[in-house]
Amino acid sequence: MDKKLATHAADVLKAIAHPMRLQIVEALEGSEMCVGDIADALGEKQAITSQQLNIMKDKGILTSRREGAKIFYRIEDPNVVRVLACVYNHCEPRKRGRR
Amino acid sequence: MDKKLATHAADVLKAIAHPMRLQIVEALEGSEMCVGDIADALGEKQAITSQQLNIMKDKGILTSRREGAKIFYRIEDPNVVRVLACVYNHCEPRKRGRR
DNA sequence: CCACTATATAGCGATATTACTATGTCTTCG
DNA sequence: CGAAGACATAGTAATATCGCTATATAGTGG
Repeated sequence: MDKKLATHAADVLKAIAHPMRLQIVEALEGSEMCVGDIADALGEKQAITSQQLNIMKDKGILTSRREGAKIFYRIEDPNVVRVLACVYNHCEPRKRGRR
Repeated sequence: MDKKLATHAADVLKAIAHPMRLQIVEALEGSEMCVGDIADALGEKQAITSQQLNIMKDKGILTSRREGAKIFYRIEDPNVVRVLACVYNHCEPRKRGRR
C-alpha cells in the first residue's frame, strides 16, 4: 500500500470514525431514510445530521435521491457495512459465547 | 448500537484512520517488527513512528514485547486486519475484474 | 406570491490531531 | 561508570474536527 492509497483509505475510515456517523450507517443498513427520520431515529438535530450525511456522501459512502421535498440517503459503498461488522466484533469479541 | 458503543467503535476506527497507521498495520500483518525497522520500512522518522505505534497500542490494536534494547510490535486485534481488507475493496472495487 | 416544511450551509469558538524538534529513559557494551 | 543505540515523551505551532446557531435554499400547497 503506497502512501497515496493509504491516504485515501484513511480518508474513508475517517469518514465513518465518528459515533453519530456509525449510527447513521447502521440505521441505513436496513433501508434508505430521509434526513428528518434519521435525525429523529438518532435523537439529533437536523443541522448536524445533514452535515454528517454530507460528509459521508462526499466520501462516496452514501448517496441520495430527492423525492419531493425530502431527500433520501442510502448506503452507496457496501464495504462500510463490512467494516462496521468488524468493529462490532472488536467491541464484543465473544457475544453470547461461553464464559 | 447505543451511543456508548458507537463512541467506542469510533475510537477504534480513528486509531487506524491515518495513512501511516494503516501502513504500519499492513507491515505487521506478516510478522512482528521492531520500531526502527518499521520506521525504515515506511521511510519515516523514529519519533513519529513510535508515537503512532503507541496510539494503536493504547487502543488495544497492537501489543509489544521487549527483546534486549529493541521493542517488537505485533497486531493484537485481528479484526483490524479485516477492516483493512474491507478498505482495500473500497479503494480497488474491481481489481483485475472483467472489462 | 406567501407560508410552511425539509434540507443545506455559513460562521464560530472549543477541542483534537498532526508533524516536528528536542530531550528523557532504558539497555547494552566496553 | 560512560558512550552509544533504541525507543518514548514533552512541548509546540499549524491545521482539522466538532457541535452549535443562524440563515439560506428548495419544494409544496393555498
